[in-house]
Amino acid sequence: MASEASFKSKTLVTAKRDLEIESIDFFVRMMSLLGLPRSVGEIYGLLYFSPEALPMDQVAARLDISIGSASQGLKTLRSIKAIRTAYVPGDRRDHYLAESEFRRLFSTFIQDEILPHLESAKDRISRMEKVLSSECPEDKEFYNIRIEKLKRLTQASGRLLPMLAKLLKL
Amino acid sequence: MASEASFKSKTLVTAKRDLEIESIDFFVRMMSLLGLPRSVGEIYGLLYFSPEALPMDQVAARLDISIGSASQGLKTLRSIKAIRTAYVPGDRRDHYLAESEFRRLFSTFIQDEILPHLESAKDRISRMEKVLSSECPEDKEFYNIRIEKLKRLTQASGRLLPMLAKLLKL
DNA sequence: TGCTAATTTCATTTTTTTTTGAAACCATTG
DNA sequence: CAATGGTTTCAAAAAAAAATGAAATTAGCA
Repeated sequence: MASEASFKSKTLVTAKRDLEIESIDFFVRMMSLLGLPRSVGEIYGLLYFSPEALPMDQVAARLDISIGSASQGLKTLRSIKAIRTAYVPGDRRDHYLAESEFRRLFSTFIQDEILPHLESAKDRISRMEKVLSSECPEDKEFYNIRIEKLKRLTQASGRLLPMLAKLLKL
Repeated sequence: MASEASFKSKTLVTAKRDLEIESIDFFVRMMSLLGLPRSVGEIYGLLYFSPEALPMDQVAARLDISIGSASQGLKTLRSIKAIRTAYVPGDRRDHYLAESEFRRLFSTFIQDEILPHLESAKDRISRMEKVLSSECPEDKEFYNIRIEKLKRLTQASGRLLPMLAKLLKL
């Protein structure tokens, strides 16, 4: 009886571990697509397939990373709203849960990482136009066309991306 | 007269240089958003605002980077169809022009960098489902929901991204 | 075919990014 | 309010990514 029970729980544990590993793998890749470091993907992957909220030290222990990394990574994930804290009675530690609706995650990413760049792009383009009109160099036509294209691109993205962000948030 | 002419050409040259620098700056940021190295952005930025096609050695010289970097960077840009070669009579060297329709560039990027990941994601999800059904662990409901969400995400992206890619190509 | 300019490749170096771990900092609790 | 457990910070170490430059390769020309 005892041996059968322990055998059962063994396979159960390894099954959970397998899912965890696939999940970590999955999100490490996905996050690195967004330019986020490996450890951030690992943490999110672990939390994503964890039925219970986990405290920082457990995250570090299970992933075998330093508490410094864990702290940094959780901070990053918090900042993009990819995780949230859950209150656990009788425990001082903060516990973390993955925010499973990561369409929102993309939305936050667009807002925080892409849109600011777009703004500075617009500034740069006006500087270009100023240089072009004041200095009036040869090949003006060529430069004009190029600047126009840049303008159209940024304008189009400036309209499209916020829409996309809003859509993802719903 | 001579001094006036040289003064004129001086400002003309610096105006061009200013545009070039803004352009390089612009594309360095844009490319790094796509995870491409600085040198690749520099090269594209230079070519984008160059009325004439440039050979590799000029690219390297103007940007003050090694010919190794230039070669690598041009290779990358060629592979994502961001530049093309132009034949220049009486010159052995390959000359490069920026492909100014970079909506296409994004399209190529989606096809080459994002979609392959999506494929492997689908494989990973079927592995997860297999583990879950065969091992039948506790918290099955929780895991099921998570896997479903992953599935929906990849399916949605799998439909959306190719459409987007097609749209950008037009 | 041999010569040379142009280009690619790749081992090494440099730079940048990420991780670590220990010290500083907080916040709870006895 | 001291002690302790939890968390953050940050200088230093490690790892990863990118750039260099010289040797190898390729391709055009005489």
